Amino acid sequence: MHDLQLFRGQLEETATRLASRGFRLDLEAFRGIDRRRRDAVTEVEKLKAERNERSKDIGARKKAGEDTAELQAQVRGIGERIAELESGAEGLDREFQDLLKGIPNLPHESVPLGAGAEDNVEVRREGTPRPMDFEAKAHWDLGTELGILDFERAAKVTGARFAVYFGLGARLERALINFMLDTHTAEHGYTETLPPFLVNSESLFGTGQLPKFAEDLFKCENFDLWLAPTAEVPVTNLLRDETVDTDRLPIKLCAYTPCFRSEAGSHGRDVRGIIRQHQFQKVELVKFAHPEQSYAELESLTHDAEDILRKLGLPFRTVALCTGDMGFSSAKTYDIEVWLPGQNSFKEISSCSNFEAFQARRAGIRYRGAKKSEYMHTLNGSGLAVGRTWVAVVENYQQKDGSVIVPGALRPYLNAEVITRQGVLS
RNA sequence: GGAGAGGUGGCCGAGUGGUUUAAGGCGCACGCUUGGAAAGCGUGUGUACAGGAAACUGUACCGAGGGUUCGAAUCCCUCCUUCUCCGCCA
Repeated sequence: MHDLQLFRGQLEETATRLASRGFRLDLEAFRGIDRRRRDAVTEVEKLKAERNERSKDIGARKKAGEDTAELQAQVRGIGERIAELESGAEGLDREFQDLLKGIPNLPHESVPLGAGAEDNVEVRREGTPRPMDFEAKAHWDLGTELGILDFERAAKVTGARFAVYFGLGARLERALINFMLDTHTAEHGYTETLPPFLVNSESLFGTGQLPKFAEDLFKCENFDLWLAPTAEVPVTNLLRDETVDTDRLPIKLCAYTPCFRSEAGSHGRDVRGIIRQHQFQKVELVKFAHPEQSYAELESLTHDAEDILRKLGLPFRTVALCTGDMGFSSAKTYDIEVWLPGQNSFKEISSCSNFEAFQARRAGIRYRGAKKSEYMHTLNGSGLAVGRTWVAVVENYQQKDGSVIVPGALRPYLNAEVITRQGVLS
């Protein structure tokens, strides 16, 4: 959410910057409703001031033993007038707030201009794909043939876009989680956090998923609880409505959680394999930073996420998302894309964003500034999406016979050097 | 699930219908005092919105939402949450 004063003060410039990310702000409508709302509020407040004053007078007169029946009747009339006007004022205010809540964040000046993914800018590329003297298979074939991955039984138990892992397949997922958490805590200075996997509406509003993107989420019936679509939601909201001393910044947390997404609107995309599932595992990096430091923190956070791929020997590239391709709440985003030989392309495996004060303002996350408390900046990034890392390991380290070499960094966790056919249920 | 007790500013804590403009304390900031510091003394110390060039003023906020009243931190209702005991449970 935006700072109303700032927003109003630089309306034209703001509209231009929003247009660069494809959002059209209707200036006429904005000014109109803002004006009407302020007029209505002013009128109601005037009446309330009068009522307060006269009520106080009644109190004083009663104490002096006077008869105040007539005065009370007059003030009751004011009260009725207030009730009439107030509902109108509240309606206008709600309308205005809804308009404001629906406006995406402003892109940082360093974000490349563009309309869609084709305008994103590659900022670096590391690692080279392992040479293969055979045709690379996709993970869905490798996984099912190895007996470590099963889509049909998952569909029976739950439905489409779910998977079951067996044996070393399941263990590989767990190994990756532990490897990522160990690396981020021991080497990158993050504090391990295990948050709830269900979150309430207020938390989802704080990080920006609600009210606009409810259809992307799973909701519990009869409860104000939703399955978290990313650990960003529970972890960022840990500091909701709190004010933190400046010298404690930056606060760096990492968390493993399952993530649940309805994937409404992505029918037909990534239908095969585990690239796009309703449930996936993720290790998330979250930072709370001083506004002056947040862009340096974004660079290091992105580097921390890339580090997992470096250690696993997986080729990747990092792209700066253009204005038209960024998420609703983000001011700047880097996507990290890993090389997948089975698809012969790079695939997003992490998205690292600086939200500046956009989430902090919605969630009331502050630090104690020089004079008064100010909104801090929040950042987060996947470090990494575990399911997609699983895919990357399996596809990049596959051998001609269909087995998978375990990268050195994972061997202590997996207790195996190569994944061969398990054949437990198939 | 049952019974009981709570939720008040950055923190502690008073406050059961009307100068509460939320007492008092701690903390913090500034000033006085001091060779310097501490102590002491004094002043100030929330958020949001509205009005105003500004100083400043108004409105709302005492867990949340409704209600009663001329007037609600205070009375009533619903919900959330914390603690204690009991029951159930991994």
